[in-house]
Amino acid sequence: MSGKPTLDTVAKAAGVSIPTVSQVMRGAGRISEKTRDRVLKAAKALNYVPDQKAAAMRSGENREIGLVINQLSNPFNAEVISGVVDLLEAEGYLVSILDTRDDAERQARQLEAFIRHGRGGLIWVPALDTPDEAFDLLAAHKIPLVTFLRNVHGDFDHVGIRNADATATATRHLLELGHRQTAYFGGTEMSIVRRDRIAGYQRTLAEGGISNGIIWDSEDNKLAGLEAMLNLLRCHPEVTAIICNGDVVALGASLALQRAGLMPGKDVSIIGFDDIQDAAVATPPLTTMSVSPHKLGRKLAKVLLDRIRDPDMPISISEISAELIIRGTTGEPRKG
Amino acid sequence: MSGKPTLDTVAKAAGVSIPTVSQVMRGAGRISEKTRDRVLKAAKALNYVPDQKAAAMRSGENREIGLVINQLSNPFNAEVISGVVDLLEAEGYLVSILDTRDDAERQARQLEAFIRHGRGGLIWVPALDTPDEAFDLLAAHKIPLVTFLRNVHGDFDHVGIRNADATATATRHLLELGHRQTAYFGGTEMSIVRRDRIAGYQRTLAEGGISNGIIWDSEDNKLAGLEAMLNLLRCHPEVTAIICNGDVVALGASLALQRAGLMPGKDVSIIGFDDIQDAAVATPPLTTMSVSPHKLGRKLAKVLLDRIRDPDMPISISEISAELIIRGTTGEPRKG
DNA sequence: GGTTTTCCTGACATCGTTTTTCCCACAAAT
DNA sequence: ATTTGTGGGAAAAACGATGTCAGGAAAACC
Repeated sequence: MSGKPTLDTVAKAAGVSIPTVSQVMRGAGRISEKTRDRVLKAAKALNYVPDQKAAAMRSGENREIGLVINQLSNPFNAEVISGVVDLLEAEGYLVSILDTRDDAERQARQLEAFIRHGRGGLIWVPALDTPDEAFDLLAAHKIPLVTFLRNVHGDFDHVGIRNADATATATRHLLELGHRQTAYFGGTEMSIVRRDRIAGYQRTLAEGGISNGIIWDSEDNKLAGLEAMLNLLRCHPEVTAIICNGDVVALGASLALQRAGLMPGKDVSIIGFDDIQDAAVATPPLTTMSVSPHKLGRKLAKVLLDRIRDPDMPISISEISAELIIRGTTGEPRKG
Repeated sequence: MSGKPTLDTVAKAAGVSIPTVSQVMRGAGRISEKTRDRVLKAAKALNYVPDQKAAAMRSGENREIGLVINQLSNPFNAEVISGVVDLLEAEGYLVSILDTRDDAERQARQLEAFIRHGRGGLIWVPALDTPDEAFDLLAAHKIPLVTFLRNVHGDFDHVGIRNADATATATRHLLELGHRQTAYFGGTEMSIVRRDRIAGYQRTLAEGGISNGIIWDSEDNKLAGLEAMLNLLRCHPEVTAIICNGDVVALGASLALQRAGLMPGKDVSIIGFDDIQDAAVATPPLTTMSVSPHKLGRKLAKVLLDRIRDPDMPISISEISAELIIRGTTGEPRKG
């Protein structure tokens, strides 16, 4: 009646000692069939639920893991998350998600709270401008940690995308179609991811004997992509193809072309990145670099579990390849 | 060196007693400037972070709140979340997000874990087919709770949208334009939200002397919306306007029209719901019912905080109005 | 000088678990 | 009958904080 039932309440009701109840609840130790039944019945009758905070405090184990991500509203991330959650929840973990919105200060507060609450593991896309102290703090507290997408530090497990190879593939596709005037489109900050992608782009251009690759910034949403593309068209009307930092800006760029009376895939070719659901549905459907988000998610979960189970394992770096999906926004360059 | 620093570690390092350190860390009690400095310096040097699990256990207060939502990948939800988080984090709470994907079983597991971990509050969009036991469980554990969007139970604080009024407004707009053959488009299950919206739609049709409103199902994503619309066109070519259950399916429907060689806003009018970012950017831009997601988020946070502070408060039900944003997908019905 | 503040210590008790140790009874073995 | 073993359970000590209460030393007041 008064207050939550605890081990003590159940123990008294079942006429046994506290440790006995504890053992029954966990299915540990040696307990006779008879008392087990009695305890379970009492627990059910009292509506007893164990207090994980107390358990975690005593045992030092915490089956809550955090997923700290830079942009919750990105559909690609949402799909990765569902992959992570599927696997970890099956193993009895509770996964809770935090959104930093790429704000290093907010992230710092969240990570500190995370540590205070003593979570058992972390999957993390470090925000832009994440200071080294953030990594030091996590390392000092020995939190099992996998970084995702942005391998900005190097001393931790990591799961990411083979970014340079992906944009190299994309660039090669454009070169083979005959494009000579191209741009890398999207992103603003020089994150590791964008740097690698641009590197792959430029390396491949160079291999093709081309030296005039343009880099064109845009915030990572559709509206910004649209406006940035209109600007690009004004400033560099000679460009016949762009490789985008993500599908969202790519779709914005595609809209911009159509608004300017141009045809994506005919007048200007576009290659996206991520293969979000909208990419296939858009008009025209978007050619893009595809990585399976669900696969990424499962890999992330597996790496984290391994790290939790054996903290002394050597560091694992996994990079997943992206695949070129040719749809309707790439074609031969326009004549003239 | 060995193990995490605790109050004891810090106390010894600073040459003071444990209660003193505790008071300094919490900013409570009367502590002289001098010893406060000494303690803080020692804490910093040792990289001390208080253990919230222990604190929560002792004090009975837990400043972690959970946000259990039915579809993380929906951009509207993502924006609501950011509103909630902004306000609650400012108050020192840690907000962690769980995604049920509208799966009542997954939700049951998550809620149970939630209770075991003794979270301090919950903002909840109940999954479809949520059984009453889920509510009973939360009530039994006296968890401060605000339901969101789906007011399926009635005995808890709630923040939602004036759904029936919104679709009534939308329907009136179509009637005024002269439409007589309309459909309610999108959604599959008869959730409270959809039921209310359909009720507003049908009531307004009836007021206009029209009785042949069609209800047309679709899963809640763009691709499904596209296909459902193609089917609708086949089965009911007489329809000249649709009111959608959400912008995502509305945009899918808009695509379908264009793919069928029809012009949204000329041949068939479309009204969406949510006013997500894509709505304004789409071609043609989507007429839609808009509610400010950030405002919803802040309201949610406020209601929850009030409930936490005074558990005996009378139940609060807030419904926020949606506003009709007229863009390019509505117009007079086609002739013939 | 005495009296009041101000600041701090020490020694518990408490939250609800887990874990280790220890004990008892009963059975099997000597 | 004494030893040895063993299954089943209890008692007590943690875990890391918060809170309380009695008291004491130093500084501040008149």
